[in-house]
Amino acid sequence: MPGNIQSIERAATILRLLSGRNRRLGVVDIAGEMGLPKGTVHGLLRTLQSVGFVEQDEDSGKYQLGAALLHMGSSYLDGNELRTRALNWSDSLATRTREAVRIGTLHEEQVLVVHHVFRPDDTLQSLDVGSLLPAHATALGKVLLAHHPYVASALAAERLESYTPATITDAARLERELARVRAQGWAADIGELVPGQVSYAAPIVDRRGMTVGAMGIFGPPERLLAARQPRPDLLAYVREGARAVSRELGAIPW
Amino acid sequence: MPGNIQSIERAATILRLLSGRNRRLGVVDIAGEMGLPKGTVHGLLRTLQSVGFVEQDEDSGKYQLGAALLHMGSSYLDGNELRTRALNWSDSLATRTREAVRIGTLHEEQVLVVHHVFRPDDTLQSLDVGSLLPAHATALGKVLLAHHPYVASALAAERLESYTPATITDAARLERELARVRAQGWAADIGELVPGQVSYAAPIVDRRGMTVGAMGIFGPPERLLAARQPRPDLLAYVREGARAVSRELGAIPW
DNA sequence: AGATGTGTTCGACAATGTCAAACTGAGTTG
DNA sequence: CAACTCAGTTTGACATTGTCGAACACATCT
Repeated sequence: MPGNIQSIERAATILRLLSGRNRRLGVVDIAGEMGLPKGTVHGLLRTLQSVGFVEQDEDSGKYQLGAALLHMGSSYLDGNELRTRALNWSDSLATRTREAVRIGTLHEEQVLVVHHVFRPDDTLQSLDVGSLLPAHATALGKVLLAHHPYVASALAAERLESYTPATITDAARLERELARVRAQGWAADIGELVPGQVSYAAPIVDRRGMTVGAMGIFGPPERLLAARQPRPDLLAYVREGARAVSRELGAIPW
Repeated sequence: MPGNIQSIERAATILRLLSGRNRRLGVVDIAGEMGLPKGTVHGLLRTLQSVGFVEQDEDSGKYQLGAALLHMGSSYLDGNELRTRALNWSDSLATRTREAVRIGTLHEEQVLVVHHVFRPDDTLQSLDVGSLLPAHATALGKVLLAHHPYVASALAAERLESYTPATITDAARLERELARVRAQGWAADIGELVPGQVSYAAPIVDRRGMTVGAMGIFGPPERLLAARQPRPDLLAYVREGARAVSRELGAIPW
């Protein structure tokens, strides 16, 4: 592809840096990270600030993400067909299973959470729409990887980070797991990302037959497991829900 | 300020267009709107697509916002000090009042919702974090405008849009209302944005004494009004909550 | 004071992105 | 079914545009 606009790519790199680990960075930090002169970085930041994508902390002079991004993120959600079509079904899944529901899609080899329904009780829960979860350590991610072999192999080529003793870190083992997911039509994660947290998920397919997302539930093993295995009743709810959303998206009604 | 980077400003304009009314636009739509040749717009879009800020619908060829923005929006929230410090207090305000709580800040003459706690019951509610509310027709907005006279006069110079018969559309009347808000330290909106919806709010002040946000509750008049006036008990909770957050932000503990 | 660390400004240079015109392909229309 | 229209896309010459590195201003340490 000939001719991508340099300054926009650089601006995007800056925003990505600012949305990473350290959300406050100075001009020199960014310049160092990108290998650019600080004058150049300053110009980019000044423009990003004038359009509201970046804000400068008055005390420290450091830069952080700006408020305009929040509104754009929520606008993205409004236009996202997957989420819009899934709204009703995810609510009903949460009600039926009495667990929290998440819908995710693949983004840069990770799972981007596009919808989250709280577990229907009064306990405090934090919303993780917009979060990026590791694909190889979540049920949502396994479902998505299973149907995106190219992404899966790209991910497996890197080091699979370990989060708990149960995390799959071996590429070959991941490949076998994904084959099983493909065959059975659902995935489970038993404490592979967070100890004492279990999740299941099933694929959401669009009108072209592409797996465009995954929907699933997560919660503690006491409620989600029976004899160390996923509970068939809950699993059925999850699979039915995902199938319903797929139908809504125009997939062949099967 | 000499030298803002043209292509970044243009890219931001495109994103703003895509986050507006029509979330799917074609190259010619955008080019027409911006008064640029379509080749130029195409180049900008191609770059925005390669960095994930924009996606292209395969069927229609039209462009829409991209998933990267969702993650950046949520990263913005994580780094937002106002929201972080307000988390606990907003929860407790929702519990005490048994109503939904919103925290907002001023963004481009509108109220950007940075936090939202659902009303503590099981009814379905939709999250409006990231939404932009009109400032002159909400309690949050009035509180913010009252302490940002420059923004208030800029807003009043335009036409104040009417949403219900109760919306304040007269600049002079808005100014009087804001003076009262300043004097009494809180604001109310009685069906001025949505018929049958009432909201109150109080200011959140930072360590420099600047009003950086507002926190308030909203709900139906049956619960929020007594004799057509804000209920003193609920109002006191709101004001105490906002004061607590202000203290948390380092405002002089008064 | 001096030294180092910020973020910021400046102006010359040429690399960079812009523009208009030409291209492609889908969908319509006579 | 060819001609037309409208979409998105590609192209290459041109000069506008953004880049760079050095100098600046202002802190905060030593």
